[in-house]
Amino acid sequence: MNKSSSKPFYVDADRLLLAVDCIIFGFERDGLKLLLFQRKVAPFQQEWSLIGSFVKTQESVRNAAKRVLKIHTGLTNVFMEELGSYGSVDRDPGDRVIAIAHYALMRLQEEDKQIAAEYKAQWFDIDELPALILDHQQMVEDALEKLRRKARYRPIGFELLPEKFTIPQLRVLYEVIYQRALDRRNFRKKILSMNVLEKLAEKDKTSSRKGAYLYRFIPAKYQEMVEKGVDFVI
Amino acid sequence: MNKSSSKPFYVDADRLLLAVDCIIFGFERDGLKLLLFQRKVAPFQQEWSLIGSFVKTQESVRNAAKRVLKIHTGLTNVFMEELGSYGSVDRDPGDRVIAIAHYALMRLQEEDKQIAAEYKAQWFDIDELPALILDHQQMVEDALEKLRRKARYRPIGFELLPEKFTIPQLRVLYEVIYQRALDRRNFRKKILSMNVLEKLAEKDKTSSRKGAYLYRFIPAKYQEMVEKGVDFVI
DNA sequence: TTTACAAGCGTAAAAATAACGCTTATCTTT
DNA sequence: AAAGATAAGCGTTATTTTTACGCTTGTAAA
Repeated sequence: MNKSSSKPFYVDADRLLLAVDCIIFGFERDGLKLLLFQRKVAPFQQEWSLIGSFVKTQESVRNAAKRVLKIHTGLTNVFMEELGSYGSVDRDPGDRVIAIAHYALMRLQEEDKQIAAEYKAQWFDIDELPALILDHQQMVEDALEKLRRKARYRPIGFELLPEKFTIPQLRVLYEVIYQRALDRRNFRKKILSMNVLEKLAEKDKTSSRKGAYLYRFIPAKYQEMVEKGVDFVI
Repeated sequence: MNKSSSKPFYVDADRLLLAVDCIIFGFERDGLKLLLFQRKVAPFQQEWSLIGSFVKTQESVRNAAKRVLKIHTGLTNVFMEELGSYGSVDRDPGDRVIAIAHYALMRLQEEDKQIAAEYKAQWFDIDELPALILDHQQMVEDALEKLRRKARYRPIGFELLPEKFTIPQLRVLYEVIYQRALDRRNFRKKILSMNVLEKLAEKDKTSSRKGAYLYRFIPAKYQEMVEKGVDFVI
């Protein structure tokens, strides 16, 4: 297919470069991480950067973001959402490029760290990021703010847990996102009062001698929460 | 300047059409309105549509949205915020076009209705919209949801009031946004407890015989609210 | 003068949040 | 085998916030 359109409409409009950039957050017990890459192309070759790609004529913006994520992490079923556009004229000295930033959330496991290494990528602690190219630092700040805000009215954090999880695990997750301690007992009460969790018979003993009961989300209730936007201020 | 870039980077990337579309909400005592236009160009000529424009190489995305707003309403100082991108491949049969939707909020006055008429535009009651082209209906729904959600943690509604306003006016505004009645007395209590309002000596008597005191936002406090994201659930 | 009505003021009940003590299960140490 | 340590789990109470709603006030119209 031709690079310039063969269709008869809109012939006078400018054609621009459109990119997607991904802010990939990783969740670990000791805090939030961010996946950064050493840029392969000029300008700013070798510098730390978010990962991105140009959007192709024959793919949707969302699919472009998914493609980027898959290519650079191997993952496909990750929570990802649009953050917004970064569209100032001079944001990229290489050319006029409009970026549509997306942020993704994943649970970090050992395997992911290996994958990262293969791609010259590295997980950084969220408070210890290196200098980033272009407006990527701004994107990260915006994504963090959006993530925290979103966590208050969407059960967003749940995306980061395995199918079976304990209440303390869920709490730690919110502590990491909100960056503050939550009362163990009040958290339990609040979350249970929502009636979205199903208690299982098994216990997880990896983090305490006593062991904590495993739970699972009740899909219907969980879906309800997503749609109605339950208040998750904890 | 050349339409295709003269810069040496990113030469292999596709160049796309990028548009901004504006969802323009108008606030009136009896409800929210939406400004719609009869499209001037093919395809879908003469059909009802949001207003938009292609983004030019030499303008930022945000400025493109501002330009659209100014050209079609004459207004410049209007609250406007990005809603998100609409980037599926086949959303516009005219060509591959990615749209970045923006929503704007304005207080509706008589003069605005006249302006609208000049541009073959029309204010519609939000519950009585005509069929819209492309994915514009979806954009409107998304914008409404975002507006309502946003109103809960940002003093967004304040953008819609004149400098001096009464508490009942502010309440009606939130009633219109939330689409439900708010208790007169509780609203007053809550809003006053936030300490963002300065009571003036004057009264506004246009909507009651007794008259309601006029208030003004205390700029510093207001700014604080915007930044900290005060909870505005009423 | 009376009436009508939105504005404004206050109180009390109910619900949600926050603070925190105590018990339990199980592993580790003595 | 007993004691100690620790995270999990259960419960109580105080505080704050939200909700419901009665009553008074000022002013124009009847």
